[in-house]
Amino acid sequence: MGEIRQDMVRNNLLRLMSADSFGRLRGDLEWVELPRAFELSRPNEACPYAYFPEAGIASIVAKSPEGQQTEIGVIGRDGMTPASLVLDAGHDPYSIFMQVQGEAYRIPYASLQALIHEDRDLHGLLARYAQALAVQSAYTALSNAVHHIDERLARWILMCHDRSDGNEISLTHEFLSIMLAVRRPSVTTALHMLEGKKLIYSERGVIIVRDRAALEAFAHDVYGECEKEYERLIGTRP
Amino acid sequence: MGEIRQDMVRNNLLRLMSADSFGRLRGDLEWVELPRAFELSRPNEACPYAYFPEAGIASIVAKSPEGQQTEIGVIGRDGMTPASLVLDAGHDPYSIFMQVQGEAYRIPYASLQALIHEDRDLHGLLARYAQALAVQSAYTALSNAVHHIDERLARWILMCHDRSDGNEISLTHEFLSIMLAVRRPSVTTALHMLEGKKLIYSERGVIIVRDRAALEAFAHDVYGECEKEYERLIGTRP
DNA sequence: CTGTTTATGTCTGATACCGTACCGACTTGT
DNA sequence: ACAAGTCGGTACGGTATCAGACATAAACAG
Repeated sequence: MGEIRQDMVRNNLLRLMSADSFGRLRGDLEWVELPRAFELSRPNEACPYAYFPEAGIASIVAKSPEGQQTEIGVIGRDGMTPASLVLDAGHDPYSIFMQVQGEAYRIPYASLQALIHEDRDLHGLLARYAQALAVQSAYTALSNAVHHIDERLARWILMCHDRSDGNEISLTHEFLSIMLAVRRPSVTTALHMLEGKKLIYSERGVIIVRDRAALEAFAHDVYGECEKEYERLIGTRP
Repeated sequence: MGEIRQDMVRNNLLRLMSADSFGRLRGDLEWVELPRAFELSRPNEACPYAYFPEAGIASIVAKSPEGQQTEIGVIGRDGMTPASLVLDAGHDPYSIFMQVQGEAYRIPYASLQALIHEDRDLHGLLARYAQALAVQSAYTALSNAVHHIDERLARWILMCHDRSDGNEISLTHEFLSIMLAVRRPSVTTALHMLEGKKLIYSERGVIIVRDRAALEAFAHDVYGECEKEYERLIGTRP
């Protein structure tokens, strides 16, 4: 098997780290498929691997004691999981799982931990990513507090679109309703609203982005801040 | 002027760091008063000092382009500001300001930054605090999405109570309504509801915690998770 | 083709919360 | 003591969203 070439990977963090850093990681990286619902990390448990997604979308979900839950972050090939690795936390209270199937390079948790202790640049990059993710969850909090369902839905579609290859996003209303912590029929009506404005097209199990620019305009108050912050901290994606 | 003694400080992070770490910080620490509304950090600007509050409560607030805002984190003597310092972020998009006046030790941003680069233990402690704060904002997002105003208010009072000395918290309904991103009259009615259950007592400009245990019981689904996580990551407060 | 599952669309009534306005009560300054 | 400002209580109509149930429709499995 040939060695993994840095200029062939699609994960943004793997691309942006120095060639030296990548060189040290390379030997421990392993390619894996990530089917839908695959768990990348379980709440309050040490997780054996860190993942650098190459394709697909993962959700970070927080849960209350009574079982209410909502998504607080989205990870695609812009990031890695679990971000708490760089924060010395051991584990975190979230559930992280695949929402749109994909693939990733993974590396044993302890290996990556050891590497970042000796590589200040790499540590810095992942720390800045952790900050970008924290900002994402902060703006999710804001959005949950003040915005309407259709705007939050638009934000969510845009965030997934950013992390997808084409314009199609495969998932059900049921699933979306859990992510946004709203009723399933509310998702249906909100999608109809966006469809009525010709921003998206929606079929059984699929949402298709039809007019990205207009979608951004519609969501201008709810989408964009944390994306700007990501660019400042990490740099533009390919 | 005598040197600051570590066993006399009240800030939890300053107390919990090693004597060596504290020794290196000590020379740069400076005591300051923090009046209400004092800005500890401004959005998207480098901030000159890091603060370790000894008393009082600061809020981290995120704002949307149209000016909608909500609190995404609370900092008292359990923490420091800005937490993004340890994440190499330079600055962050939030506004951080005093909500209940107090005091703090402050240290030039660059000094602390330099110190944590050479002190792995100190870096680890502050990184874990950054994680604790991120968890706080994640649970705020959850709470904003699924809980009712009276529960969110109860959570908020508990979080402030944790960071206060007595049972009194001084602030106006107006202010609270901004923190929770609700109407001011909604705060009034929610407070009446908690008062009716004998959990608190409320006067012009003051909220008094009357029955902490019952308040926790009332807020059981909304308060507690991130507090547990703080204890795991940082350790019990004095 | 048929029955079963899964996903979506729709309805009805309830309710939590909003926007706005207004008024009284307390606080402060002169 | 009086005016001016601040803060809190209340009311009214409007609406976004909920809770739950039910009906269709597409996909799937035999």
